[in-house]
Amino acid sequence: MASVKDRTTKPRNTRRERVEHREEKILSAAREMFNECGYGKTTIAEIARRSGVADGTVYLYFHNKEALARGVLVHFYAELTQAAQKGVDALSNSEERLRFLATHHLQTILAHWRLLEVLPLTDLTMDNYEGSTLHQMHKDYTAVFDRVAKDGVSQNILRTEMALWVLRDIFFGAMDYGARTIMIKRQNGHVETFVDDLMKLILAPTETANISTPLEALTQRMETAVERLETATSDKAPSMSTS
Amino acid sequence: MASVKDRTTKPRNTRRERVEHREEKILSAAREMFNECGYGKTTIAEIARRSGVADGTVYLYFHNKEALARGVLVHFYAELTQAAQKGVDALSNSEERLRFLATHHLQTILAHWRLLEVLPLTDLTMDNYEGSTLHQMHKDYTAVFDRVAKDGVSQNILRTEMALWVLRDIFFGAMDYGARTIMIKRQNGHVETFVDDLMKLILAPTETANISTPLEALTQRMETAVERLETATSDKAPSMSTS
DNA sequence: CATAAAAGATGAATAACCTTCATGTATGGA
DNA sequence: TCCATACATGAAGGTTATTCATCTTTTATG
Repeated sequence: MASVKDRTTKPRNTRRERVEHREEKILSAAREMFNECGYGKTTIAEIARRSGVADGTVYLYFHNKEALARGVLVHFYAELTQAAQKGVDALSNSEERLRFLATHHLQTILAHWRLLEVLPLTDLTMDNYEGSTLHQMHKDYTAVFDRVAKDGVSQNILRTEMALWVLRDIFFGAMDYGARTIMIKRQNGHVETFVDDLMKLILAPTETANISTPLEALTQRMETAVERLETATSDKAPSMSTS
Repeated sequence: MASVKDRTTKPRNTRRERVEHREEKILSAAREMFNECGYGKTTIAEIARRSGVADGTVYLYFHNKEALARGVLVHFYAELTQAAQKGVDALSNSEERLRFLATHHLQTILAHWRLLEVLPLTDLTMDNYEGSTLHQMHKDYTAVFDRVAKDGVSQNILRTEMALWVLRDIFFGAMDYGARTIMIKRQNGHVETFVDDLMKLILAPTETANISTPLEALTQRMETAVERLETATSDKAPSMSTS
């Protein structure tokens, strides 16, 4: 089982190392291409060329194009999770942590949306999705949120009226959707607005700043209206025909 | 311009009618297939077979496979919008309307998720998405929500701390995401839970019930003014057609 | 060191599929 | 009746994913 190394060091040349290095090359070339061209316009031939192997070699490492895409996404999620956890660990209170997670997620999506569009194509139909590596990766990622959210709940910082899984879906779903809007608006400044508003929504109303007075509510409506005016230039009015 | 009909009625046989009927056949066959098999596994040959035409004929009606997919989605959104508006019109208060919109959206997604996964594939990259027919369809659909939400805001039923576009993205985004979770859980009963929780989140705390003070009227006047300004500013409509 | 077995890599061949186009056919007016 | 036009066809062409017989490199063994 355990292979003994020769006295002569071959630092980069064990079989295993070479194979792993090759797999990484293929993966990174694939990721590059998927992110540039999307799934359909990415060709195995070009991936092979960029990673310096023959076409057939790709199939020694990945069963097919879809499996390759899955491999890329698994790596992506691993990085995402790691960065998220690291950021969370560097902060001390739940609200800041949630805000960080939101901003980090939104910005990452914005930077990699084309890669993420590959996700539905990986032919993980509902039958084989559960239990797949990709599903596990996704769960690992959202688990970072879950832990922070549970802390938030126990500290009465988060709203508690809803199930955790619902809150999680609202959190991530809202951002996936919001990212598209922000891209269409072509104004990355909206990231902050979006995160702020999302946080307002999920955080528990604070006692002190709580407004029971109708006046405060009205004032807020006015402020919102003014905000609408500010963004009116970049936002087009929805036109609708009643038919 | 106006073609005069022959004295002899040919009820189903004008050239135009036949062509339109054929287009519908192709569209419905395509929709069926996309919904069954997804984009990648759907073949033009099979669509042609199911609609009783030759392969090449499909290309007389749609520029290519992607355009066909877009056509299917445009039809889908048209139906969705119509059903949403109809349901809203049948109800009388904003909260019920929002709840209906949520339930309707969630259930429709659950029934057609495979078709909707085709959306990212239609190669409407961000460059040509804005102004496309599909974008317009999407805007028409969300406009139904926008109108209801505006009503809700003016009645102090909805939370007002956030911009409307953010609220919209949270609303739809949360459901798109939630649909996947519900499918994985394989329990459609969760639809109601999800909608309930989502509603709790976006509805204003019930303490601040309706206030019929003069201030309310003033605020409404201001909001109306802002709306006028909004529509006035955004009359720079760059219309582009993508097909 | 020689040699064989195993593992890894190759790229031409195959198959599937989208798309085009030269050819054929129906339609509707003159 | 006849022609111009619009419409339909399906075989052929081009692109790509995928396979596999063959070749090369590596490792284990005497």
